[in-house]
Amino acid sequence: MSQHRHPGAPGRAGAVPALPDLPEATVARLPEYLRALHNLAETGHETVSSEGLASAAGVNSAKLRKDLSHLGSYGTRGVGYDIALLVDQIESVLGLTQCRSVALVGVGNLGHALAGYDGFASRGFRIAALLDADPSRVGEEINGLVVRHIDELPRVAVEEAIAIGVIATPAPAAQAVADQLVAVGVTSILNFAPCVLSVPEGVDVRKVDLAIELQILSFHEHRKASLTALPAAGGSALTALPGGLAVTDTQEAIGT
Amino acid sequence: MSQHRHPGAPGRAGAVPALPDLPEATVARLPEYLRALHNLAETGHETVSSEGLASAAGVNSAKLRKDLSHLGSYGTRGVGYDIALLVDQIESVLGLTQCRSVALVGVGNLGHALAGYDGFASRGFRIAALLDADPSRVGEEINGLVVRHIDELPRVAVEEAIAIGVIATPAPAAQAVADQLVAVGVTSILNFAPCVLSVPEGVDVRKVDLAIELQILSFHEHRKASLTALPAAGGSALTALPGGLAVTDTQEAIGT
DNA sequence: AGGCGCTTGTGAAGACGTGCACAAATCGCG
DNA sequence: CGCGATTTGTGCACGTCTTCACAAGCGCCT
Ligand SMILES: NC(=O)c1ccc[n+]([C@@H]2O[C@H](COP(=O)([O-])OP(=O)(O)OC[C@H]3O[C@@H](n4cnc5c(N)ncnc54)[C@H](O)[C@@H]3O)[C@@H](O)[C@H]2O)c1
Ligand SMILES: NC(=O)c1ccc[n+]([C@@H]2O[C@H](COP(=O)([O-])OP(=O)(O)OC[C@H]3O[C@@H](n4cnc5c(N)ncnc54)[C@H](O)[C@@H]3O)[C@@H](O)[C@H]2O)c1
Repeated sequence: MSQHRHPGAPGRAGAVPALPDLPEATVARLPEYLRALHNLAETGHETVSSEGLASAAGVNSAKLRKDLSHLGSYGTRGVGYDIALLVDQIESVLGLTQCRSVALVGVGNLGHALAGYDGFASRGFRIAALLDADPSRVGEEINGLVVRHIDELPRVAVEEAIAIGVIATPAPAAQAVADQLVAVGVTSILNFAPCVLSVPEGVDVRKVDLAIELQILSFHEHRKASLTALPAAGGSALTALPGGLAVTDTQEAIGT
Repeated sequence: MSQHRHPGAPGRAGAVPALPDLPEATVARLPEYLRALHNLAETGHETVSSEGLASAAGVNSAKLRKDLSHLGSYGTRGVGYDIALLVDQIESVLGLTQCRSVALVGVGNLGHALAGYDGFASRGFRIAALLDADPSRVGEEINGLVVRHIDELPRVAVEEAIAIGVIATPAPAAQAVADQLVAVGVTSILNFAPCVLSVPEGVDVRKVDLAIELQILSFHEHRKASLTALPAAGGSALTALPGGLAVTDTQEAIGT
C-alpha cells in the first residue's frame, strides 16, 4: 500500500539506519509471533526453538526462521531464540515501544464492545477518545472515558496525539468519518464498516468485515458438501489421514 | 486447505457440476464484489463494467476480470456484466443460496455486539444459537434469542442444523470450545480469541484479531515516521503525486 | 451491411511467498 | 580439545498471485 520506488532505481545506496523493508506477509505474522512469545514467557520459558515458536504461532518453522532472519540474526544456533530479546526486537520493529493513541469513532453496538475491551492496552495501544455523532450518546461514560462529539475531533486529535483511527459507524457514514480523520492528520485507519474507503496516498486502511469471513467459510463448507456428495469423483484421497491434526491459516493473505 | 486433485489427472472429463476449484485469493475477494454489486443494484444500475465494479470494490480491473473469468463467462464484451446475473452466480459459488445457521459461543462483551448485529441476516446467515458457560448468563434474551448453556451444544447443533461456529470466549477457553464444536460436526469456525486453534483436517478456521490489525498499522506508522525523519534518503519520490487518490487494500495476506 | 468504439477474457511475464534441504554455527560433554 | 547433537540462517526451486497488454467479441450508428 502506498508503494512507490521507481522500478529501475537502485533501492538505496547510502545504508542509513537500515529501513528493514520487510515483506508484507512477514509483517502480518510478526504480531502472531509476539503473542506466542508472550505466552511462552509467562509460562517460564527463556528460550525457544524455531520449531517450538512456529507451532505456537501456527506456522511452518522454515517460514518463521525466514521471517525472523529479516530482522537480523537474533537466534543462537544449537539453542534457539532468547525470548526476551526477540520480544524487544519485534516490538521495536513494529513500533510498539511507544504506546499509540487510538480514537474510536462510532460508539454503537460494536463500538461499546471495543471500548470495553482490555486487550488493546496490553498490546501497546490506548483508546484515548470515543467519538460519536449522536447527541444522545455524547457524555456517556464507558470504561472511564467520556463520549465526545465528532465535531470535537480536531481538538481531541491534537490533545491526545491520536495516531490511529478506528471506524465503527454504519457504512454510509464511514467515508465521511475517514475524511475527517485524514483531515486531522491520522494516517492509519481500521475500518469495521462494510465498505471501501478512498484515502490519499500515504494513509493506510485495514478492514475487518465479519460477513466476508463468514462467506469465505461458507464457500469452503459448500465445496466440502459438494465433494462428499460425489464420492466417486476424487478417488480415495478424502479418507486418507483421518486423524491428522492441522492448523488452517487465515486471511493472509491472506492475508489474506 | 485439504487440497487434493492428482497433479497429472485430467481435470474432469464428464462435465459434472463443474467444481470450480477457485484460487483462494479469488474466493477472498468474491464477497467484496458481491457487496459492491448489491450497492450498485440498489442505486438502479443494471450492468457494470469491470472498471466500474473494480473501483467499487477497491481492486485492479484486470484482477477483477480474471477473478470473474474463473466462474465462467458472464460478461458481455462492449457492455459489461449483468448485475443481477452476476449476483446470482457469485452467491451460488459461495454457497449462499441456502441460509446457513451460526452458533455463537461466548456471549460477553463482544458476543453481545455480534448477537445484536443485523448485518449477518442480510448476507445469508442466521444466528441460530447463543451459548455460554456462565450460568448467570444462561436464560438472558438477546434480540429474540435465549442464551443456552454450552452443555446443550450437542442438542442445539442438531435441532438448528448448525453449519458455522463463532468463538467469542476468552482465549484460554477457545480451544476447548473449538473441540466441542468439532465434536458435534461443525467444520467451519470463526475465531475471535487471540490464539491458534488445533483442529482436525477438513475443518476450516478463520481468525479475526483486532490487536494484530492495530499492530500492523503501527508498523506502517512507524515506518512512515522513520521516512519523514530522513527526508534526504529517498530523494523526491515521496512528494510525487501529492493529490492522487488511492484505495489501500487489506489482509491479504490474506490473504491474506 | 460494414465499420468503429468499447469491453471482456486471457497469454505471458514478473513479483511475491513458501518450503525443502543443507551448510554453518554453537553448545555440552567426554 | 575435539566431537557429535542440535538448531539457525539461507540458497534454490516451485507454486501462487498480480499486472500488463492485446486479440476477440459485441453493440451501435451510419
Ligand atoms: N455489531 C456488530 O457486531 C458488527 C459486526 C460487524 C460489523 N459491524 C459494522 O460496524 C459498524 C457499526 O456497527 P454497530 O452495530 O455498532 O452499529 P450501531 O448503529 O449500533 O452504531 C453506530 C454508531 O455510529 C454513530 N455514528 C453514525 N454516524 C456517525 C458519524 N458520522 N460520526 C460519528 N458517529 C456516527 C451512531 O450514532 C452510532 O452510535 C457498522 O458498519 C456495522 O456494519 C458491526
Ligand atoms: N470485546 C472486544 O471488543 C474484543 C475485541 C477483540 C477481541 N476480543 C476477544 O474476543 C473474546 C471475547 O471478548 P469479550 O470482551 O467478549 O470477553 P468477555 O469476558 O466479556 O466474554 C467472554 C464470554 O465467554 C464466556 N465463556 C467463557 N468460557 C466459556 C466456555 N468454555 N464456553 C462458553 N462460554 C464461555 C464467558 O462466560 C463470557 O460470557 C476474547 O478472546 C477477546 O480477546 C474481544
